[in-house]
Amino acid sequence: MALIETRTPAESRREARKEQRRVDIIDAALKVFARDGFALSKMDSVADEAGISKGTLYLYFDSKDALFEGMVREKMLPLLDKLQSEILETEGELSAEDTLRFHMRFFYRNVLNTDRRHIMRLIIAEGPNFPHIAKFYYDTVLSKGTAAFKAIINYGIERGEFRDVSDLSGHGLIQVAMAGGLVAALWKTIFDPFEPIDLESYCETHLNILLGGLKA
Amino acid sequence: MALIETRTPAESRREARKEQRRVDIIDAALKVFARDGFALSKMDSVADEAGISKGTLYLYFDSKDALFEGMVREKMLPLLDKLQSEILETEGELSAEDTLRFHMRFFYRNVLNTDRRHIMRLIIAEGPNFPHIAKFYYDTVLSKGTAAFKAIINYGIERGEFRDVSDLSGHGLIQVAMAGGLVAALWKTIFDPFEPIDLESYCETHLNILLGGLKA
DNA sequence: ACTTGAAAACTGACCCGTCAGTCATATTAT
DNA sequence: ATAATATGACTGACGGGTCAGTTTTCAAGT
Repeated sequence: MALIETRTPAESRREARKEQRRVDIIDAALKVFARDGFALSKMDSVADEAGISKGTLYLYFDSKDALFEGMVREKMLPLLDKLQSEILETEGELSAEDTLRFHMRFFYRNVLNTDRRHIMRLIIAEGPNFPHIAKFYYDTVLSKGTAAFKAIINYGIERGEFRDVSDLSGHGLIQVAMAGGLVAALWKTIFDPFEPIDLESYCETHLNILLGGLKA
Repeated sequence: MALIETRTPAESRREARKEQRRVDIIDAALKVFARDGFALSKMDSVADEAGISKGTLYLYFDSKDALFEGMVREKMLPLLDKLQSEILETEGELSAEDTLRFHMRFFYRNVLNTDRRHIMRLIIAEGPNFPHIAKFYYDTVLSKGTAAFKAIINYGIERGEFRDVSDLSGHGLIQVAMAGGLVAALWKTIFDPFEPIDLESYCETHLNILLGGLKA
């Protein structure tokens, strides 16, 4: 603490503290919302988990809704940046098959095998009650994910690696291709106690079947 | 009403009325729960929708939880019977591919393209809060569905129609195979306003990719 | 360095609308 | 007549949101 204090001249200590609080609250919110679901989560629980009082919580977020929305935003945006940069790094070097494998594994590792997978469940659970969050999620996460997958598949078709499935593109091709991942996340959260799955080998199964269905 | 009243001797009118009430309540419950989600649904809304008072509702179901559980049971069990009988009818006549197509289309037609698809979303949304309902759903619906699909795939492997994917069986094969359908239902409920899908052609895409991945 | 005082940050008891569940009373069927 | 059904006003717990009061931070004055 003593070493890294000369950040910015004047107002900075307060600012840094404030920023840290924000992060703490977001983390607490994800934890509580993931555990209890939106409706059953109490603002008191989030405050406790973040180590602050309820009053302070309301200094950072105007309402429970705003907290939920803010949590989704701040947990998802960094991931998209990371995805974008990893895509740039590997551009043009790999076959379509390897590119697909690479992205699929990235998705499983950074979303499904993380706390973030609970966000997906929450969107599904609360989506109809929060149309603007569903829209936000679609715009920032899903549409970009589907666009990336579509690009890979088209690349594979161009190279002759994949058979020509372009006429399925507007009829659920991408949703079908990604579906395995979504179901893995949901299964892990809900049905794992009854029939556990191992995400690592599940991912390979998904790739196996999907590539089998795509390859020329 | 006047025509079909000579059912059973004495107490029967009351009994029939009671049974009809039960059905009305279940239908109302599905409608309201599907629209508002479990937590935001009010018992008053269900009562209104069923055309009875709240007090009467409590003569049929002890609590909101019991109503939810009862609704899931009574909406799902008839479907399973229907599935069972349709399976018996077509036994041994078809190739594995045709059997898979047949069952997939049954699933899309009788679950996904129906009010019942909301039940799946509700299970996902509320599963963690209702472990016994999640277990019930797994035991009565999922485990039977997965068993049926597994049987078809094994049948296809035996006949030489499908490549040998039996070592993937314990690693998510069935979940991957069915995932497209689940995602279709969720997408239709949540993201359809932003990017609509047509279930009919979506089903064909699902079959196309899945069979491509399975065939020898 | 050391007060000082005012603004910023924080607190938690309290307020108040909501809704699951109850029950005294009314209605209907036999 | 009377038992079975149905009703809806009522209760009490619960939790989102508020705010008067307390503590902390920090810059300006000495």
